[in-house]
Amino acid sequence: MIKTLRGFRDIYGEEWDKFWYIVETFRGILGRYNVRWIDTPIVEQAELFIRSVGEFTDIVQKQMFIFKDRGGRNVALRPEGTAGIVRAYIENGFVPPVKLAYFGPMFRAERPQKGRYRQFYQIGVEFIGYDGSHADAECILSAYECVRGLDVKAKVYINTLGGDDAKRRFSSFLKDYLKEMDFLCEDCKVRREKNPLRVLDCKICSPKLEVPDIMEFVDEEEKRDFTKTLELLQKFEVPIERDPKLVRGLDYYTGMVFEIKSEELESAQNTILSGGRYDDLVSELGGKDTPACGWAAGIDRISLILRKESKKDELYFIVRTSDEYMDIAFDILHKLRKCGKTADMIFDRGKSLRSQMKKANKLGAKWVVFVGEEEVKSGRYKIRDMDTGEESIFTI
RNA sequence: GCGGCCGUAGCUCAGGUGGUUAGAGCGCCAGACUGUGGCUCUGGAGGUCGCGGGUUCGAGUCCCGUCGGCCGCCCCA
Repeated sequence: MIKTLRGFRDIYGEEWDKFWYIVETFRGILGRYNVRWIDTPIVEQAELFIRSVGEFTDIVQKQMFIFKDRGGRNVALRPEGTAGIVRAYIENGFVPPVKLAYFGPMFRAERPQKGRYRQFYQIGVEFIGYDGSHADAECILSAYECVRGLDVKAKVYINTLGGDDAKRRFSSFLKDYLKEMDFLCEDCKVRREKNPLRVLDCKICSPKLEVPDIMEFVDEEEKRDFTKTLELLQKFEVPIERDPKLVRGLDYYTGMVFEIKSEELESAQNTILSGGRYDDLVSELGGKDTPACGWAAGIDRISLILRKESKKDELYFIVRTSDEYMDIAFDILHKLRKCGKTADMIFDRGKSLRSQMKKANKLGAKWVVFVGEEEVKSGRYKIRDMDTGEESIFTI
């Protein structure tokens, strides 16, 4: 038998309902932020992700699905959404400021685990051409409101990498500082050279280090902006906590970075949404120098913590006592739908009334409409309430 | 990439120390009930025992490999 590939899965039933409930909820809330929706390709030139996410990140080094297409070009399945959106922003000549929202599957070849699949779904927004503390606050506020819209208890963890200069200064400081440390794990020895900031969120090495707060490297103006952002969020009652060691795994972040963690999910998979500012990315990808920030939420992971409940419309199920009334039953079926009702029936020949009733019951039908000799002769149809068993007559 | 547990019917799982035609519950189909679901009873369909080797007279059971699943680590949404 042919099965799905490792880490890939089919989504159906309640899982599918929850998925779309999440998407619809986000769509409603983001609509109030005046976002524009955009869909970009799942496959892009590999170079796009290498340049934006960062050559020496784990994502590019060991998680990206990368291969040659028939023309021998290096292409990749998108491991995240921002790169493609920024590419589209530049390529289509969007005029800043613009808020671009997206939803779709992302791909990373990690070891599958609960709430982590090789094809997973993200929904996110990019605020391109937006600068300053109010933009940062709007970005985080929109993310938090979306999560709250699902009635999920969550908390925002926030940090700043400072501007470009501060990030560089802090990085080179760390590089020197870490040179002495020979107890670092193998991964961190590489990070020390390629991306020293990443050492800070290594669970093994970080606790052993006493590193100065990045705030000491941030200039006064940036410090004021960050403080202002925090104030704005507090004003709008967003639960926030500063995490000085939060640095994120994608290289393009520059200023504030944040994660939203669910309080209903323990352990490693509780980060359900994350984002930050990436002021250098647009120019890095060939556009004009443009400030920007954004976030993305993991649908699969949110689905994990969502209380399942889906209201369904009342189902009308049409049954016939004999196949000779099939056409009439079929007409009624479509009339009901025209009236806006959810209606169904089975079409197999030779099914007893009893087995049709069983089917109606199994599908959770609220109403069963009978089509039999009496009904056809009189034009008055019997309808049964499947909850109470009461039957009444109606004419069409 | 590393570690632990696990792959038997559509689903959840039984199948001491290897021994005839591989079982149960649920689900599915049909009937009991010739115009009525749920409850009950009766019958039926459905299995390459993940896959490939090996040991053996004989493997669902033992050994090796491989693929896949769950969980943790790393990392991340």
